[in-house]
Amino acid sequence: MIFSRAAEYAIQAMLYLAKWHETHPEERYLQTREIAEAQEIPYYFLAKIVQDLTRFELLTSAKGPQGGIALARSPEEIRILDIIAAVDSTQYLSRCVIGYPECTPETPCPLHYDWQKIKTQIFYIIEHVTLADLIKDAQFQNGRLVAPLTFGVVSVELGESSGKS
Amino acid sequence: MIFSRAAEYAIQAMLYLAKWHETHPEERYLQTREIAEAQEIPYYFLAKIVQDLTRFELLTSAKGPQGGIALARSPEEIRILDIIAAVDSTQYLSRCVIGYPECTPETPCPLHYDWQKIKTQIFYIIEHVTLADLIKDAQFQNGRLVAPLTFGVVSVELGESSGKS
DNA sequence: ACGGTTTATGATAAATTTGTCCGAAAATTG
DNA sequence: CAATTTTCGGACAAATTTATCATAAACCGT
Repeated sequence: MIFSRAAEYAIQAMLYLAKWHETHPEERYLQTREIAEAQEIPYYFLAKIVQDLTRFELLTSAKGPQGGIALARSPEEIRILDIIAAVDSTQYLSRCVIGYPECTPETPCPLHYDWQKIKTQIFYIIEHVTLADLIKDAQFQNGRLVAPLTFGVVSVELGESSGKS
Repeated sequence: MIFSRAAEYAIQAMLYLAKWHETHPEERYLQTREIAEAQEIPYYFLAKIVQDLTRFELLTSAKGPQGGIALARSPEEIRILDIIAAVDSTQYLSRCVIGYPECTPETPCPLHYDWQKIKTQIFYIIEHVTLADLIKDAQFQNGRLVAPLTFGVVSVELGESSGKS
């Protein structure tokens, strides 16, 4: 919707890695291939993306047997924005929503104010939400992380208990 | 940031046309070339986009001298969503923000709830805001529509009066 | 040292989006 | 009817994004 495929895959992989790290504290490296297969991401493409993430020092990598990739910092210290910045240009985040080249507070496009509220919230999220926030209470399901049905609304609609007491 | 170039150009052109229509009620058609030049949109590209818009009956067109394009409905009846739907696929509007194929209320991705608020607002805007809303009080400046500095915050910062009483 | 494993890199290909061109069709004017 | 003007349609080209591959480099266990 808003991020590039590459950024989506990057976030997916980082999430996977963070959660795996939490449940396997003894093992250092996870292999790119495993992440790609678990989340059905094209392996070669993900391998490229992983290189970017390593260059930006969000991941560390080790070649050879027992090698692979691992988070370079703790999940609390990795924000969505960090991941996007490593993979996308991020210029598009400040781009005018209808593409006016001179859309500024002094000469705002007709949608400027309406959109600014949305933009502010997007920025808030990508700047504040960390991997730690996202993996908290989430669980693997078919190789992907699924958030808990926190608000109960859905379970009521489904007529089922969420199983999380 | 979120729309394709084509969608951005489409909105720009529709805005231009709506405002022009308001100030030149006597003239029926405006030429694609004029819009393209005024807003510095690649003409041939805009011409293609205009074709889509006419196919979706947002525009009517007439060939030959004194021909051109015109809004097919009144600006009150044309929403942002209508324009986007004519040129983009709009599937991306419902796409999971991190690209999970099965991101539903039952199996939400970790960002699902945070993002849902944003999505709701985006939908609200594109479904409710019409061309009439956008051209209201906006004025042409260098061929593009500029919104009034409604809230005064900016003019205070600039140390100038907005000139709008 | 060697063979197998895994990431790193650069080249390339496919797909999509963006942008351009040209000839036709249709309408207006004279 | 002829000339001009404009949209229409298909084809094409360029740029970007997405995806794949082959080979090199690093590492490990034996």
